[in-house]
Amino acid sequence: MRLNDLDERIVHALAEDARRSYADIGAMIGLSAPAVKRRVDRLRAEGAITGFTVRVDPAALGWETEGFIEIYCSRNTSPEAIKRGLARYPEIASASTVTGEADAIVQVFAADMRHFEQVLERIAGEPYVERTKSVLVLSPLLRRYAAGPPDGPDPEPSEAAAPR
Amino acid sequence: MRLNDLDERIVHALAEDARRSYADIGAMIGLSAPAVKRRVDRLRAEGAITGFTVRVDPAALGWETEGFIEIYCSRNTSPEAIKRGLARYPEIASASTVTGEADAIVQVFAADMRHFEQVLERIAGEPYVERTKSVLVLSPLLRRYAAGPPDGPDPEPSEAAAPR
DNA sequence: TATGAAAACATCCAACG
DNA sequence: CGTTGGATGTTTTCATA
Repeated sequence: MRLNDLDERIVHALAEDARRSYADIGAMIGLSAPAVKRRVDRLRAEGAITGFTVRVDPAALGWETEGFIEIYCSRNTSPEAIKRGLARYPEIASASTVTGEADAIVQVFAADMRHFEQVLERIAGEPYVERTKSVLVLSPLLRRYAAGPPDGPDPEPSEAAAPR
Repeated sequence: MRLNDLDERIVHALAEDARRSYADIGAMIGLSAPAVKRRVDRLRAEGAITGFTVRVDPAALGWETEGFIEIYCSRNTSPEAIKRGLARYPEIASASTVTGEADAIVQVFAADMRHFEQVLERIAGEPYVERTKSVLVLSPLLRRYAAGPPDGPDPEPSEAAAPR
């Protein structure tokens, strides 16, 4: 797979505003709308672009408390098992297995401290979780691209999803 | 500002695919297309939705190495100073000040380990940084919403931004 | 292999009920 | 909030380099 300069500029234009029309993007980079669409289609087929998503202000949606939870798992817990276990939490925005002492780092958005604590306790109670260590976000400094996913649409555990 | 169930479902539908048509979203939640658009417009005006962006596979774009860097700052370093200092790094995808021992957690995407090390060393060399602690991401498990930004358009990956 | 032009189709969106 | 219809965007087809 080869990404040339035009592809990069298309991705860049979409990163700024994913709902821009192909004609607009084409005008920005000197291509016609169909040409842009063909490249976007190719980028999606190749997996370079994995989707389009909305940028939300968690606080405006009532998710005012953000934190990171490090998870320490019992041995022989596969990444897939962790993923399946965590996918049920709508409060989890991202999760990754990592090097170092912890096995995974999970980013959580909760309505408030009480809600955050509930999520933390539920995660800590998962059978494969031995212990956790968490920090709260004081203030977000930078938020740029959305990375990933390989992530199926909508785990949707329902409930607990309507703060405020 | 009040978000009801319909608004949440709209945001959810857009989080899955921000280029879905208003008619499709309307069909999902039992509303007409114009009604959906009016709500999306209102959510944008209120700041709940801050934009639309593309989801990229960093590896496909040549950014194969991801990690988190905890930053321990010298005293009396303001969050604004940290933000200004970090904003110059195109490799930083997100950064937040946090509770606990570290002052900030920074998410970094680099082309490879060598590039990651360079970024780490440059950050560690910032005048306000006393020490750092970093972990590498082994595998991303979940990637959902894009949070934020308050972040001007175009961090401009510029140079250093074309691996492969 | 990649492009632009054009046509058919779908979506958007302001005005109205 | 739903419906309408003109404007706009999308996507396929086709011809060209």
